[in-house]
Amino acid sequence: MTTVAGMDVAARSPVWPWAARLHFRQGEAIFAQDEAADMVYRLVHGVARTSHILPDGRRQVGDFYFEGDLIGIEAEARHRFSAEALADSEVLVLRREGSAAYDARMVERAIWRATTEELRRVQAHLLLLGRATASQKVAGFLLQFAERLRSQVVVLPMNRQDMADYLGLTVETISRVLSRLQSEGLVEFLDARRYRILRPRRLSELAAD
Amino acid sequence: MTTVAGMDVAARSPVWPWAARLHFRQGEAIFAQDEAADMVYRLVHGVARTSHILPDGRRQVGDFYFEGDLIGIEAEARHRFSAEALADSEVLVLRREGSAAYDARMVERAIWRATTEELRRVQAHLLLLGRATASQKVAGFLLQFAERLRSQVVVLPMNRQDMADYLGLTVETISRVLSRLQSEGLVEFLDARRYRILRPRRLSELAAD
DNA sequence: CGGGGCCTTGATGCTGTTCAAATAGAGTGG
DNA sequence: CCACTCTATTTGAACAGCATCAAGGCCCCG
Repeated sequence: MTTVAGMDVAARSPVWPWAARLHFRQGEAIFAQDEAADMVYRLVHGVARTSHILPDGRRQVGDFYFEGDLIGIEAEARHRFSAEALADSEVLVLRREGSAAYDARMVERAIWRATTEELRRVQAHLLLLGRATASQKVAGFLLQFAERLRSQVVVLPMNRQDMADYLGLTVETISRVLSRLQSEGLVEFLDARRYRILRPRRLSELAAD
Repeated sequence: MTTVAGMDVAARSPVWPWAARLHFRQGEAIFAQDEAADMVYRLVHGVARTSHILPDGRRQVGDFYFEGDLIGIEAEARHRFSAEALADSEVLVLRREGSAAYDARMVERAIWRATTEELRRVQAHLLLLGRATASQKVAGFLLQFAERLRSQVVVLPMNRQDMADYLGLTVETISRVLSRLQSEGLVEFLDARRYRILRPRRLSELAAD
């Protein structure tokens, strides 16, 4: 599904003009699991997902990333998660350290901010996964996304399989829960990817959060 | 269960001599959920656990901490997790920033190291929680602890309820899985808290890791 | 010796998975 | 624009694994 990336180092970024800018098509891998983690990737435009393949073949989705996010921040020498583009994306590639760039300190600070943000989000994800029921997980997921993309209609960048692997459930369960939430009038789905929250309060209670 | 801590600022630490040293008895709270997160806590001696109470009353255990670990590293202004002493413990309390101490930079670096370590461990925890079956979770847990406390006989500092809340299971399931692992000869329990891994390879396969 | 945690074991029910099939949607070429 | 194909999503039915409820055992400590 994810193919090797086309390495067209071309345009220049207004933020870090010296950084290499890469383009990834939908489904392409930005970096691989177990690859050396000496680079970080700034998502200039597009959407991405990180995931980890377990030895038994199952997949745990780590997180979803949007414009401006730094991807590939990890605590070890090698990437525990891989990253893939969920839509056509532009990415700035930055060397983590040892860069001779004049604004190396700025990069350092950006990495520090991104690390704490990453920690915050992994903790939130952990609490979602720890939830008791599938409904709690899905409700929490919908709320979390609505908050991140403040707008009336929320557009999901990922498919049901990604949601399932993010929440530790199956696509069938996701689908069933969404159908039930809709029939109960808590949310409304315009199509599989676009939804609107009709009763934030009750959805929040359901999420137990 | 957890009582308020006795605030006996007394002894001096060889590492950060200017830091306040507190003593906590087993079960006492080191800091509370939603408390301002302007301090970090260095565990000089003892064992501690962080946990988060969900609105529905359930509890998610965050992590377990040992001598030398920094506790209370979080990305937000308030603690998402509380911390409790699992055994009588000594703790150095450090102000996160704005400290006028002569080695403020050293503290900063320690916090940076602890943050990346925290991220690494939360990610590992996430992958454990994402595991499919109870056996995979418990096997992973036993391996993780054995690795952390390299020794023949591993002594667990927590009870079954803590394990259950860490893994998102019930005490009964924990107990059943442990019994089965033992009857299959993968591990041996000397008593409820002390175990030895008899077949690391097969336990590792079971954990799918 | 008795009380109270903590842990283990048993029986039953429910939730989510698995397997299977139908439906909807997107993309392609006529 | 329509027919066709391929994939994603939804829905259904049966099953499995974990939770729940309940009881009994173990161990520490008074």
